[in-house]
Amino acid sequence: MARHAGVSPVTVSRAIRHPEMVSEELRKRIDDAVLKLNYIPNHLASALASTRTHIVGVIVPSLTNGVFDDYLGAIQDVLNPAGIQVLVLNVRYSESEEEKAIETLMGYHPEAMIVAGVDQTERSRQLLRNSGIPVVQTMDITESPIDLNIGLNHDEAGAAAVRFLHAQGHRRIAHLTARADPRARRRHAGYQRQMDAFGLSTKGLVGASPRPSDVAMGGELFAQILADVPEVSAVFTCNDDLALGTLFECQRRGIRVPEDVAIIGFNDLDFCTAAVPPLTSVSTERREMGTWAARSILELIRGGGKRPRQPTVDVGFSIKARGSTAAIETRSRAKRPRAKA
Amino acid sequence: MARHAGVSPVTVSRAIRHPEMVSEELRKRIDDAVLKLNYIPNHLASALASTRTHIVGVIVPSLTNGVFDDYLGAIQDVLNPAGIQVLVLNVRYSESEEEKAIETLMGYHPEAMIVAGVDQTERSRQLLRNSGIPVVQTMDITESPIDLNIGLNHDEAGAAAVRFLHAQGHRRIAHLTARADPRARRRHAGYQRQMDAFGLSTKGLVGASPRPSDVAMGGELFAQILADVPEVSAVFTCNDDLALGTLFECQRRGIRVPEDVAIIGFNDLDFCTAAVPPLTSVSTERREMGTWAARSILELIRGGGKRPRQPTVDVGFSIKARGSTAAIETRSRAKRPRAKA
DNA sequence: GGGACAAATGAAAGCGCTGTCAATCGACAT
DNA sequence: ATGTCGATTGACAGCGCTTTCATTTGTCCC
Repeated sequence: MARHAGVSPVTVSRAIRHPEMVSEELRKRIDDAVLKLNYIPNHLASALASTRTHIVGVIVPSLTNGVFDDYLGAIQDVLNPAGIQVLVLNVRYSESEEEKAIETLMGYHPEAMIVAGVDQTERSRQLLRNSGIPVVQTMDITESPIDLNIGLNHDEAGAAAVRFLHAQGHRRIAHLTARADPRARRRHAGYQRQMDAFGLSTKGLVGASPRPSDVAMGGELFAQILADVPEVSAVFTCNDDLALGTLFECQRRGIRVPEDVAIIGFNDLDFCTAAVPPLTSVSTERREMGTWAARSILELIRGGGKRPRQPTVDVGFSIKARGSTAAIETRSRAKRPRAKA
Repeated sequence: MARHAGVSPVTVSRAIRHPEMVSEELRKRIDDAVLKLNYIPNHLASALASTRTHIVGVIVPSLTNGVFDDYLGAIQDVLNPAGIQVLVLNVRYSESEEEKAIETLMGYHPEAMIVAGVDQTERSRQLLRNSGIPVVQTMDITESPIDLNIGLNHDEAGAAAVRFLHAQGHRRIAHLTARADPRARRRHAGYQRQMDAFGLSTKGLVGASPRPSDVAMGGELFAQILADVPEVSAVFTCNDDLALGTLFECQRRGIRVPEDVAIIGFNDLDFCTAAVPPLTSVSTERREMGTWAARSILELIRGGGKRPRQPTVDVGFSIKARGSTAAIETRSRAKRPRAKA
């Protein structure tokens, strides 16, 4: 490449990385050669020599559900224009895969890491801390972040969902949960805590599955609840897929939503507004978390080490009340039509 | 690291890459030091020196929809155990982003590339070809693959959906399509071709939007069709999200599915079986395409260059007939109940 | 016992690039 | 004319690892 343009390798490097340092004539000659030869600098060599990899590692627990889509998009939208490449590894909700992924990523010497959740294994935390690079934990909040932390209180969100339903008059409130990742477990704990605080029993009202959640599972879990506690009047699901499945199960059985059973999901994915009735859901600030994480990293990388004033941010959540929940009408409760199954 | 274990750097390298070449004693000492120091080899240096990066680049047009999930999962399941790291770049259905992504990935010197679709720009194709590494194009099929190709005929799939509905007695068959990526366009073309072949007009029966599809859009597009052609009796959508949105729109208006309107989606995502009624959909072999692509690459990398006998594979598709479609009953057609909107 | 050989380790070189510093050149001021 | 300065360019070294080849040591055999 350098030979083809009749200049030294250093000049090629400069023409590409710092064009203003090279005379117009040479820059032109080099640009031509680049195009002609389809030259693409070897990122490995460049990173090795400069000790700047322009890589940020991101670990997500899943790609299946729409949740991590906005989040990843937001991260890319901030980092890519800054010339930073995002390496995404999907660890499928597995702690051991996460450890491996962190090790792998560290081998690429990223300039920062963004991980989902705050429940890394001890070894994972150690690797992250030892790396000396900025680490952002997202999606959840903790008292003892590795470094930076933005998220929301899932326990509180679970409790809030229960309070929301309780305020509408519901007492038999079920909870459906699948593949209990730590955040879903916290939402479950919040549900349980609030039910306890209200003096309400949850016996037979919790449906859980170890399998990854999907829409069909929502129906299955709700069917189990119905078998145990036919009087169930509201369902809080740990995500929107299960909520949709529950809605379908109700349709299948001729159970009216929200008159007979109220449904509230979690995440507020796009299909919530489109459903019939539209699904009430606990909405989370996924884009904001991604954006904040990426921006903080950019500041740290550029600013050279001064931490933002606030290492932990609670973005909160909000309940989007829609047609799948409504204040209970006591009279209509008795004569609920129950289809055969 | 080498110093800490009291050996030379070469020996450390060997203890990690080719443990059998190092005596048990030294191996032990090095392993200890690795653990103690949390040593992780610098992948950049390793790749640069060995000219083996153990990277395979994968380009996907989207992560939003569930489609690329199984596909990516399948690729990882084959490649990761073989010690190969998969770098995934999401190009959001943009040709220019795809070009950039290919350039970026080439800078990492992957040992192979897997790209979705067969419609790369000329520059993209050139980059891929010049790279000299195996390239697999997936999801679609072409007469002139860059290298290897596995996919299905989308034009044929679109036509098959129309034939399926036609055989059930439908004549006014609508098509909904969003963000027309090349494959969706081919499905649309197949729809049009088959409608023409049947001598059926598609006037007012095609709903298209340039925005990325989501469930809500399915409802909106279908509403437009209804306004134009109230007699529409069946809808073929370019993906399952739009199908679900159409189903919801029908529910909202009191239109019975499949009695008044039949719906057939595309991809056969998991929620199709859970919906009420379950959605008929054209099912595609996403896992198989990923697996085949990954396996072929593994053979080429290991086997050292001999191409598999068959460079192009058509995995076909199949129509999963479910409750959202049914043979038309002519008598019920007339008195369809039409809600206000 | 000496030579042939295998096993284990290290020394040297280099992967393709970039940071640093030195060299060159013309412009400009004195 | 001489020295000074800024703008360009190149030489050199080295990033952390691996490949290749040489060296050392121990083993075996006639």
